[in-house]
Amino acid sequence: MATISPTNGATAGARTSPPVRAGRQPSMADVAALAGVSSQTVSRVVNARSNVDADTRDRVLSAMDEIGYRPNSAARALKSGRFRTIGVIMFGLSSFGNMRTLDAVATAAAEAGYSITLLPVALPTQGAVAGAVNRLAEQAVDGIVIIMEAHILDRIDVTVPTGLPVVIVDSDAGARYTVVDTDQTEGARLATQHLLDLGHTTVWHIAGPESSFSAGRRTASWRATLKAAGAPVPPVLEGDWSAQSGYRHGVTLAADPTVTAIFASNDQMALGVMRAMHEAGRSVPASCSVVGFDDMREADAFWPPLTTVHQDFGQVGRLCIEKLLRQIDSPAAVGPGTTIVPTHLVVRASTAPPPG
Amino acid sequence: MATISPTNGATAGARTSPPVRAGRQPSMADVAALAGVSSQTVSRVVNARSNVDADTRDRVLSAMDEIGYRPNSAARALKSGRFRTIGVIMFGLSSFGNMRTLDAVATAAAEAGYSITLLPVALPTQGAVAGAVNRLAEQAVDGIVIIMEAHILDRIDVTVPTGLPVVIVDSDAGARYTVVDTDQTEGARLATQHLLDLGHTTVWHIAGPESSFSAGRRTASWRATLKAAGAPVPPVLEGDWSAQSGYRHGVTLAADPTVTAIFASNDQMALGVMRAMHEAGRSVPASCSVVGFDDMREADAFWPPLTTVHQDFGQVGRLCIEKLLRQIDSPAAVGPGTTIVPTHLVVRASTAPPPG
DNA sequence: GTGAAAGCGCTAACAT
DNA sequence: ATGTTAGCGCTTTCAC
Repeated sequence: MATISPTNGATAGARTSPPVRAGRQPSMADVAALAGVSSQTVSRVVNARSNVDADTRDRVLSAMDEIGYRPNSAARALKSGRFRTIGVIMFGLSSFGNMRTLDAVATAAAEAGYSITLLPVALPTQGAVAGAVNRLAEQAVDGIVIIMEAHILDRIDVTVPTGLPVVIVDSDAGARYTVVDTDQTEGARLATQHLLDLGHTTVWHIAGPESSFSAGRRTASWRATLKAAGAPVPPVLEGDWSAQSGYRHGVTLAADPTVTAIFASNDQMALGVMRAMHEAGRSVPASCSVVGFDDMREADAFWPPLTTVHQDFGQVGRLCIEKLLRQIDSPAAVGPGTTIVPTHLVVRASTAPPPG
Repeated sequence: MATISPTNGATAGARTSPPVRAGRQPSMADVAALAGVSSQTVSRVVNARSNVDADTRDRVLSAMDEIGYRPNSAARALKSGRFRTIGVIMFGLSSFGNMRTLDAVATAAAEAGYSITLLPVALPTQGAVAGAVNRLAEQAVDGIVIIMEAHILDRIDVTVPTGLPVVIVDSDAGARYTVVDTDQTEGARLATQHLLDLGHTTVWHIAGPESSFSAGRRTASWRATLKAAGAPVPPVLEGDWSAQSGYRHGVTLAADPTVTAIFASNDQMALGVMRAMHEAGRSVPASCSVVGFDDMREADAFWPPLTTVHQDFGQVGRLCIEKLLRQIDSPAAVGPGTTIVPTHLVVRASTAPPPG
């Protein structure tokens, strides 16, 4: 709460002529000199230690105020070996789920007094991740969160420096790392079963990209649910998460009147499917039901409002930080393992019994 | 691979031994000892100085490799006074435009060899921003980007420490700071004029929150465009950027058959308006035209595909870093001022001439 | 081409 | 309650 008085640099320089050299941030030594104490005493004041005389503290505080002193975190980090910073490596910054997760991670970190160093990687390749991890290892971080749904992460063990705590979101590396993931399997099962329960003979599926671990699990669960119900399993249509890819597959599906139920692996692709249905003159849900995955904020404003699987990205982000801080505080006490965040189905207006 | 002895809890707890930090990162001194050189020579190798014997360099390099040496950025920063890090303060992490801007900022920074320290603030209040700036100003960053569309930023001058370069996105503080902004005025004019040109007698407007600087400019430009055309100016309907708020106003507007053209201040609110129109049985665009703002990725998959104003968030982010790095490199040479990134109208299927 | 010394700003440990 | 000393890991300066 350092309210800065309207002293600009020039004025301050004129008032305290001797010790303050221009162009350098004032150090503890400067404060100490001005207050007539040792820099150790300044350190005690800054760190709110109790053993400082009230009178002395006031003198130090006003000296700090006068020359605009701010602690140097680099020096502090050098001394303590702690940076109070967490590195986040992520691919696909602008995907809905990732940004919600990042938001929660950053907020939870801030609450714990940590900063976030963000390192987006352009491609989810082994090399890109390795480079990012290396950069972070040189950078001042106490731990790393990796948000990148890709099989690649099975092998990042070769790149993570010894002793640097890591938490991974959305991966199957739980055998070696601390992993936080949402319950993709249950979510996809709920979506598929919901459509079967409505009376559809089968459910078509627009999957995410093959490289995505989440997408793979949703697809596997969709297939297993159909099989368990004795329903035929249509061929998988692979999209790339974009509404455009959903639209392209939707055009094909809309032309087939036997298609009455579609489960898209995210909300954007579901949106694209619905657009294709509208254009083909097929009503959703009267002629064809559609279910998405994610429950993005706009999903209930789609036309029709989208039935979808809700993911609690906020909880995922919070858990990441919680697990990571635990590792940072006691590196030996925490083993690898996967934490699953539940999903649930949100039924809106895009699903109904099949026509006829 | 690093020289970590298998410390169990009990051994580590024994307090006779000095505080040996297991997992300590190897230092230059370690590398130097192993390679049989001085740490200064290691420093030269790390910094790729020319005056090192090829033979010596190889020995040092393999020693670095063997013990997994990584430079300590805190020490380097302490010595150099540079952090190669840029702080980003933002409110509304999960809004579409902010996220895209952040993505571009982070990518551009990474390309320039800078890291991003992200500080989301929960509320766009003066106090929150001041706290964030103060945290960043503890010399952990070389410059700050503030992404926060709010009038608050008119007054942040009291909180930014002298000499720390700052670039602000989306603000009217251009008189005192370096500001990068999109051409809100032109965008809103294009949207409004497009509807007038189609033959609508007037255009209704769903504005963003009053606190938003961008929203204010879009509203002002909408009003000015109507007045310039001699069209009546309907009352402003204020939303909060969410699709839900757009929907609520949409319900009201849909009930009024004289409403034939609506300009929403972002795409989400436009989506909500269209949902309300659909529910009321009014066709978009046959019965009522809708225009948005932002051109979010999904806009062309809305039903109907949304006519909207495209903002180049990527360019905004890139410019932020460019301007900031210039300030960092030569603090005195750069004055305040605003850089405007053009917007343009993307005409899709949600606009048409008025009915009848 | 290489090394020794000093010091960046801070704090833990030990004086006083 | 306050001061002194030493050193975190690195780089700059100056010796050799």
